[in-house]
Amino acid sequence: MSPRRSSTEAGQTRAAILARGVEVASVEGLEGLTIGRLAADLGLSKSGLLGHFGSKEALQLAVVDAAAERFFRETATDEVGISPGLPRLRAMCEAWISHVEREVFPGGCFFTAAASEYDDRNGPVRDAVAGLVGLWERDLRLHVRLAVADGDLPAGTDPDQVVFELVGHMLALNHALRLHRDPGATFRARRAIDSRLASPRASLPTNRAMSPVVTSGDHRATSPA
Amino acid sequence: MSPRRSSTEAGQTRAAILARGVEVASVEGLEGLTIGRLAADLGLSKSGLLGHFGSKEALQLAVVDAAAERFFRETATDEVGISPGLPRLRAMCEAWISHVEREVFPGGCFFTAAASEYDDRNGPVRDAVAGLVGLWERDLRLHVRLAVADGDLPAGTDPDQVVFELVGHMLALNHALRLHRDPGATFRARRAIDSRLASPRASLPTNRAMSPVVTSGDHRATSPA
DNA sequence: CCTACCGATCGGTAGG
DNA sequence: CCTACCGATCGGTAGG
Repeated sequence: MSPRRSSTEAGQTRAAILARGVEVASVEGLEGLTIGRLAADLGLSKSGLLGHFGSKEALQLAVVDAAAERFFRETATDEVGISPGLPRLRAMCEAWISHVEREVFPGGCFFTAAASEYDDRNGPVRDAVAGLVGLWERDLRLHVRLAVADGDLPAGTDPDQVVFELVGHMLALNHALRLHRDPGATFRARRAIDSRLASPRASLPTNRAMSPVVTSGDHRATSPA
Repeated sequence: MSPRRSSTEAGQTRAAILARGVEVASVEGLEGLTIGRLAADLGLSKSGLLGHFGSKEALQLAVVDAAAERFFRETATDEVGISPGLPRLRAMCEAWISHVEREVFPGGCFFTAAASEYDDRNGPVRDAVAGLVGLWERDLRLHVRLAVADGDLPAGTDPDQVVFELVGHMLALNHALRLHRDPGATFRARRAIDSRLASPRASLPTNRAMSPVVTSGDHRATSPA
């Protein structure tokens, strides 16, 4: 009694499949996301669901993309007037913490779970996950560089080192929250990130008073290390 | 032509199953470890393999225990004359780095993968994984406390905070190594750990000269915060 | 979007 | 430790 829907209805169905798929995959993994289970959750037949994607792998890729869209929307910090460089870096970290704290994905960070599940495999799903995680880390690195150029992080700071450590604090938070169910870890993550990003001028008030306040978007490095 | 082996032969078979099971699970996950595949790898029948454990869950628990035995053997630092406190803490971190660098488990850190796979589930496998990870972190925390008591870390240091950050650096290393296949991360992990554990007296040589060298096992905290 | 089906594989059992 | 089997579920297809 429900065959051949219109294309707008089909689009809604597809969106519903992806929304549910992201939820299920964040908890059970992208491999644990089975077509039959997902179809049953949504009151569809398996072939009805599969018709939207063609194969399980295509479904997984669509779910990864939908999760990325959600993640970047929830952690967006570029539309709220936050200056590039250290302020944006702090805001990105805080947005990440917030998104696991609010359980935007019911299983914690979607990409932490997907990365761990696929990091030892090959193929399009692994590539998609690695690429999207790389985008996030590249953005962090950009703002570390700007922070150094602004003098908000010490000259000579290695951006890759800072990103490595910030990502570590995020992974540690997801780990403590999900495995140990320890909400106190949220405080520790914020503290770790704050101390890693502590401004060198915070303890040098004379220098701080002389440094220009950054409000514009002009961020050409004047003296990179 | 190979029924009813002796009990020593059965023990060897069981050990071979577990050794292979740990390898497979570290790459494919504990759920991806299927009885049929494992039996085929070892030239056994499914029921022959299952006879050693009784159920898949029992097999998974035995594999987790075997992985723990392996992990704690590979990261053991208590038999080589390394003093408790900061030296042991450093040695534990270095042993952890080394075990992922050497690929003791073909998929990187077994417990990082297992934790991520099971952290949103309930049941004995999750409990076993969480308990074993907790043991490792508890041991780290013990030596952080001793390091503080020895004056090798600043008085007032929060042990949970230090363990959180050290675990983060380990997770970040596993992440970079497995997902991004970036061997340079090993250097960054060592650097991050070194700077987190930098002795406060290293930059205060006058104090350092006055502090006793720790070689004994007597580690009662004299002035905890 | 459905029903009806496919071969393959899953965990597990019976019986020896 | 084996063969022989079980029902359930997997991803996927045919045909409408």
